Amino acid sequence: MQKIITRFAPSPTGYIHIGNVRSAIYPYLAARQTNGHFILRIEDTDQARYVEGATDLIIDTLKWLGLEWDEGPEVGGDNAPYFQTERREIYLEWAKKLIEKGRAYADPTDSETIQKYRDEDNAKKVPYLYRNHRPETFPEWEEGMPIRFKADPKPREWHDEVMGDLKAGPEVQDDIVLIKKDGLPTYNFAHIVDDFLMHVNMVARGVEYLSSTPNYLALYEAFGIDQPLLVSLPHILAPTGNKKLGKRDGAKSVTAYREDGVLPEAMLNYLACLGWNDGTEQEIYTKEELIEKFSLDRIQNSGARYDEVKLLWMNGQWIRKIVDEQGIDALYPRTEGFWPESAKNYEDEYKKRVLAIIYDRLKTLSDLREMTSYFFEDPKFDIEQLLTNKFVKKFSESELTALLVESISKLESLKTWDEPSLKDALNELLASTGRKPAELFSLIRISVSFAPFSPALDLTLNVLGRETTLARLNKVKTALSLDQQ
RNA sequence: GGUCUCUUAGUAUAACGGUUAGUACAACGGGUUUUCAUCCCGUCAACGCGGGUUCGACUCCCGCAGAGAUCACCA
Repeated sequence: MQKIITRFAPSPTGYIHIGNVRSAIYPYLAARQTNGHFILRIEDTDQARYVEGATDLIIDTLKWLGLEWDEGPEVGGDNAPYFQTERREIYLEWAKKLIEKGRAYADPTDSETIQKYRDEDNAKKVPYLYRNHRPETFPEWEEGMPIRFKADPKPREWHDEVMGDLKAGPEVQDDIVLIKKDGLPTYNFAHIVDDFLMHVNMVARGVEYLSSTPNYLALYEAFGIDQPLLVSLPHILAPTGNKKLGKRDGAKSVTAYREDGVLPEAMLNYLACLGWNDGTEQEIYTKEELIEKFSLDRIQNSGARYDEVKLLWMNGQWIRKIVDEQGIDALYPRTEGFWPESAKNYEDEYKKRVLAIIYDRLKTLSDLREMTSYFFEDPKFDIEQLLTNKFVKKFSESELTALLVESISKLESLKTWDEPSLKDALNELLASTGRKPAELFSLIRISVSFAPFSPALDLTLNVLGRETTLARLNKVKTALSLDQQ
């Protein structure tokens, strides 16, 4: 298979969000699959939109997702530099080559005149094309003057790896600006030059570039260079409406999900499979499996709606997958920073025991904060919560007290405090009290946790320990006894 | 408006002329000694519309409709 040399070429205008990270993931997978090259190039030619620190955000996001690059910032490479502003001489040189060939020209027209052309055409209801207003003669280029391509409008056909065979007429091909007044290149020009010099043979980007493609084809032709494989990626749609997901829709940065306790494996899995599948019914893929099974021609050619619920489901799957395959010790280090404040003085071993009984109900790691607090601090004592429980409320307070007394006495008598003993003890209590599990267990469970839910009772009591369990049960018993007096 | 693209359940998708249109998330119901979750079982739910071609069309062709993209010295 041909080695894919491709790139992710973001503009440093802000964070990477769910809606635009696909154009990093799919090229990455294609490059890795073919033992090719994945390049990170920073397209910072728009000085007005440049955001300080955005490059670091981009780098951070790629690293978190595990999309390592072979060339680019931090790692360097044979085709450095990888910031376009550091390559401005190269673009100028290449633009001048086109001027020499008669395929580009320095344009002296000022912006007011250009606007006048546009207004006139709009008034006449004819499509505005700058080439219809192309100056008769061109001046020598000098600094501060834009350079425009001299279009060669004609019917063009090409193949897109996702969209299939496409064609466009001459009416969309124009004298596009190659070098701006500020001496920096436009995206339209810079990416052509860079991709060629960096030996890129596959270009993946959003579908919004589809209508510019004929102009790019004209540039490849003018330079006499081979066009790369073209890959148009449909948009990811916002949860509501039909617009592509963007920051205006509140699209969170990819790394914001890291703080929410989403695993990068789950994020990569979800995003890769949003608009792509391998034709089987597999849902959970490791990065390695994605690399192996990825194929451009199975990318969906319509937009896909972002569904955070499914992402969270997938994250839960991944949390369980890690524990099932590698054990709790593999998950535990990932939980740092997600525990309740009160857990900070507890030993790792204790927190691991908590994690081991709670992990299968986590959707995100940050659920730990809400779900485990009663393992680290006494829960807020709320007798009403106990008395209004749908099973507990069937009993009078004296009945409850009696049940608690019997339970406490049974648990106190245990020689060993471990899971099997607790399980036996609880079963014996069911038999001796004649109560249903729902009734007895709800009473004990709520008394020790005051939480809306908890793991199985024997597991919970085992981790809480004898002392804590009995203390909390006694506290409830006392409260109920006082009530009755 | 011109040009281009897209269209299977609420969502993501499978199907590459012949299936009771499959799967997953969500929703709803049930099961696994309480709860929440996991896991298991089940229910609901889709081929945008209209013409062709064909013995037969989600699949091929042509219209239409709807949606999206683009028409910058932004990328």
